[in-house]
Amino acid sequence: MTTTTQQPADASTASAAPPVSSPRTAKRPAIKVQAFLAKLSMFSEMNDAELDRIADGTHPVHTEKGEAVFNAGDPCTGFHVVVYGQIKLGFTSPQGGEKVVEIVGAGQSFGEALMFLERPYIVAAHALADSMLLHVGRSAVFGELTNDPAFSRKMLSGLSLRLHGLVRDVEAYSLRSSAERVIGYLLSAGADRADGAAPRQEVLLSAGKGVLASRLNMTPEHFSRVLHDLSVDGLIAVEGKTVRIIDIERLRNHTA
Amino acid sequence: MTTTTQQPADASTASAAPPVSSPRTAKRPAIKVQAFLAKLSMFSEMNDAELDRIADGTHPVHTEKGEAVFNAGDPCTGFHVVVYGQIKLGFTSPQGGEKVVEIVGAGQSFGEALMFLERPYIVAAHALADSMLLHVGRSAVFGELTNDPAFSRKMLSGLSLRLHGLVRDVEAYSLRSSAERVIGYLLSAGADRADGAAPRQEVLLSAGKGVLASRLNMTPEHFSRVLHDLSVDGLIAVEGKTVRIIDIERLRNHTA
DNA sequence: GCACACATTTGATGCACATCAAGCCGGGCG
DNA sequence: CGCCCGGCTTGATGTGCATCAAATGTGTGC
Repeated sequence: MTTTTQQPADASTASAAPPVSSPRTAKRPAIKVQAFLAKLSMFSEMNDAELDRIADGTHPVHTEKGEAVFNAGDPCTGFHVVVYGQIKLGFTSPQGGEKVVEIVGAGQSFGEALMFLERPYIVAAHALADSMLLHVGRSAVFGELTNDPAFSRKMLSGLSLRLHGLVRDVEAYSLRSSAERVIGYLLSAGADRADGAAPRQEVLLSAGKGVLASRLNMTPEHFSRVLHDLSVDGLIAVEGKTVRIIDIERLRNHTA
Repeated sequence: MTTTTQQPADASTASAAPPVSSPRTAKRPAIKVQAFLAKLSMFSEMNDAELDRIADGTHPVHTEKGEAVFNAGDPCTGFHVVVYGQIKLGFTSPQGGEKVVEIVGAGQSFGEALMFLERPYIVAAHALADSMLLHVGRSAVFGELTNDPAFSRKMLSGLSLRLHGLVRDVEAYSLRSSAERVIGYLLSAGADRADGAAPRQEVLLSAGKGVLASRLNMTPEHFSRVLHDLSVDGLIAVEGKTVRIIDIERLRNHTA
């Protein structure tokens, strides 16, 4: 979650919200789009006229589980925001390997950097669940940038946050062991929604273990073994997709 | 070079230019600063008044070889531009290991993202050679951002470019072998200054081999061995800090 | 409720790269 | 000129993690 724009409070609860009903299919329910966009921190300071113009530059994209939103090499004409569902961004090596760079959930966005660079995508985006996205066209964004410094600032913050997250990832890949990466993920996923003081004891894995393993730069097999080892040591307990953190203190200090 | 703002034509020639003479030390030679900034793509479209305001927000920083510009945890009050010299950005793990994230040369800048986030640094910056930097204060930048959309655009491009470079790094670390990373570095370093059609045959290593090795996520020993193996295969010839590329075609197709 | 496909686990083995430990080599300085 | 010191190389050995292979769960559609 570190590398993607943080989501507004209500969209953050889960990775997937049920599809909103589309009452009259003939015309896109414009109000809904503006309302959704307004909740994103990126657009949160916009007035109605601005939001209308941005909304005009969007179009909805539905993607079923397993389908691609775009592939590496495709031209980039804007960026995407996840309305509901879950998207994975990843590379595919010619030799068949895959590396998941980021997992993007509801309320988060991706593809801004390529939009600014006006270059084709270097990663592919695939839906991990049936998803709905909003595609925000480049020209709409550029139009608002020229006359809304606050929006520019938000975009700069968003990109900076992502850069920061990626640098942290590089650090983790470079000088942390795989077990440490797993622990880091569990702790940050648990701390995610720290309303209260203490981080949560129960962590729901945000995606399939294979996908998470790739995100953490390891094989599914190894990921499974690490989880097993941590269980044996009494630090966590794994029950399907939920991990109960038993001894958070020892988990933090764990090295090996 | 992929992850840092590209430099203007004349500053790009080498990583280190001889120090400019400072004729009257009493007052900073203001003209020089504006002239230097104007050559950076980031500020290239600014008018004189803007450049003056930015220049007012800068102060020079001299750092001798081996010294730190800042350390992880230090507060970030702006970003840095390299006037001459060479800076390495890197993590230090508590266990003593180091990972170089980026090597920054003359005309390049670093630290913008942290400036926007108003967070302390997560990497340290050390001089690889006696260097002079300009520190550009946050408030000067923010001031211009509010009334210069073109500048905002430049900043967004710069950050996007760096993000793009980091993503490419992550790809390389994740699904390329160390030999492939070395080859990639040699090719891109050789292609750097592709005035003519063909990339250069002679590559001057931009830093000590130990530093490069860390940048490429490997040990100096292993880096040395990879270079040796490529030499034995007749793909390159290593002479001190210069590498002659003998068979660029085979180098490109090399796998193992 | 069964069956099939797919995700996850478990085990055996292999390899890429790190680590440890000497040698080597150039170059700055007394 | 020779000494020493830091950067680089070379060799021997170790290990974290991948790979390959198979068994076991788990969910989903019929």
